[in-house]
Amino acid sequence: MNIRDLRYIVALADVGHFRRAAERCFVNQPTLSSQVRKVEEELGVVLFERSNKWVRLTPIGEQVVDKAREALRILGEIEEVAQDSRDPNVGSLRVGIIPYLIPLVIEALQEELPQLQIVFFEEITEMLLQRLRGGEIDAAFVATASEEPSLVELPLYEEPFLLAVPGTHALPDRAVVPLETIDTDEVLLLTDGHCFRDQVLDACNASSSLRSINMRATSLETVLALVAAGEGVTLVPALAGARGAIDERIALCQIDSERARRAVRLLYRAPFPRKIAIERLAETVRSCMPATVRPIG
Amino acid sequence: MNIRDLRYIVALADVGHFRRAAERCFVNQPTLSSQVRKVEEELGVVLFERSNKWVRLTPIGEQVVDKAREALRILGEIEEVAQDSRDPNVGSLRVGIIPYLIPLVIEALQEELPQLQIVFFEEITEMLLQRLRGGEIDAAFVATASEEPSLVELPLYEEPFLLAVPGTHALPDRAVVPLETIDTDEVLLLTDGHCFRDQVLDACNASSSLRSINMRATSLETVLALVAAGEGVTLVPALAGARGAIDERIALCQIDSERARRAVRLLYRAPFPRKIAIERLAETVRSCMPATVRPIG
DNA sequence: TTTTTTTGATAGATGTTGGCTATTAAAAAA
DNA sequence: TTTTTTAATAGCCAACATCTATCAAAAAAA
Repeated sequence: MNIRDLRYIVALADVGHFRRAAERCFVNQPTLSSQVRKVEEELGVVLFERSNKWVRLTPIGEQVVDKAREALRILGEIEEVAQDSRDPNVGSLRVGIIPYLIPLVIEALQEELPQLQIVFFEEITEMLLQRLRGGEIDAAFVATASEEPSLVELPLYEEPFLLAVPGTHALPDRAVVPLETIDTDEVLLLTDGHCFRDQVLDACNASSSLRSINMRATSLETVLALVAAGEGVTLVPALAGARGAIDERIALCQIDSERARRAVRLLYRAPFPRKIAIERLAETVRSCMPATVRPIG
Repeated sequence: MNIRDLRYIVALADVGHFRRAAERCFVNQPTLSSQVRKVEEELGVVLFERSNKWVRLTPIGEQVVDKAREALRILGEIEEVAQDSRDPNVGSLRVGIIPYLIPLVIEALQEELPQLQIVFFEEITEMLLQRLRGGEIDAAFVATASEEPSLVELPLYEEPFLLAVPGTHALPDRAVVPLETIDTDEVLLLTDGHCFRDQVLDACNASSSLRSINMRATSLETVLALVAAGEGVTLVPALAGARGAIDERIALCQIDSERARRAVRLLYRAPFPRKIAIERLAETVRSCMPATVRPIG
């Protein structure tokens, strides 16, 4: 049986007339005739009572045609689902994101792609990659290179690090300091697992910080509170620091080094079908970045 | 799109493997590959993420496959409907029947064709024919010739008429009387429309009965009550009279005439598909007739 | 590394089938 | 009677589904 055949028997049931039913299906009468007969043979059941005067459904034919209608309705829904998803701007996307990126990104996306339903999953890079591989999310904003050939990487922007020091510190706000002046023993860090920790260590050319050994700060806010309290210094991503949400007792200094920055990218599985939607996502994020960061790609 | 294609994408979604999905569908891998691709092209949507390692549904693919499963379930139901109806003994049949036939017929049918659900419509012949033509019923037991070429007639049996007279009457029970001894003015009849009225008049060679002019008896029971009360005589079909349900004050006489009988038939529309079921119905009725009637056909 | 295995995609041949036109058969209408 | 209207049938052809054989890529094994 064929879906076309379902349409034939439904049309014939509707109009009760072979020639007219054939017209409605855009075929000619012998085609509809033979196909209806074929369906009846396949099912081993006579669906229609035929006479020169009229064509009428048999009791069984009525049941069959009812079911056929139902099936056609569902098949129509398949078309709809496809139709909807053909425009990449509409539909939903499950997107992973590392901490401290959401507020900035979320605004721009809601403005630029209001039709795209984005469900965010905020987690550390390791977890995001795992979910991405496992198909739990469709894309992920991260600040590390993917390393995996199965994941495609769309570069977004380069974000400098700022040095956060207590107001009591010798350095004034907005000062530009060379990287070397930072005392690595003074630097407070996040716990293991956070990519930002590794990036800071990398920028400072240090393998660990004495000050963070006995500390389990899992959020940047906690670290900054410690800085404000004069417990040490730290680095913050420019976009996290530039938002005026930083304690007034903290001075933010620019760091005069090409190494003190990180590249943020959007990752997705290479075979993921909605590349256009992902690309649009990336473009939107790139275009909304403030002057403090360098858009790339 | 084809129903086969629905099976393909469901199988592929199930096993996540082209070759194994193809095996499950009894085709080879390239066939399934190309057909799945064709479906994707038709819908304008990528349903599966492919890699050498795995095949996985896309979010849209998941929706589409869910719908496909639903559609296949309904199509399976079509098969079931057909399967059920292929055996003519099972299923349901809408059968019209003139009054005073049901009790006799119903018993035999329930015994012989227990799987056949028969819905009876008891009405006068005129109404039955109308419903039969209109497709409201599938067959009808009547006691008149069909006259219409579009209706097929299966002869069942010939049923003699008995003369019902009051016990006070000169004739003893079971007597055999010649037709001519019946005083047509004494005969009580049913109202117009009942075929039995016409048959009695026909048997008596009379165009009407004086006694029934001012009477509106719509049931044989009423007429027999009048007979028992000594108001007149009447004829009853043998099968209605032979059932011991007749008032004790009434004597039933046999009539010595070939004309005092009626032929009962089963009618159905010529193009009606379930001829076998109808034929079986007729055969069952014929075989259960008592010796008082002559089976024919 | 190289080789083997496993995966899905592609190419080309072939058989099936769905579609067409032309015609037939039957019945109803003129 | 002839004409019209209906569905069924026959025969041809194009489109399509399927097959085998092979390729290309990547993972696994040697």
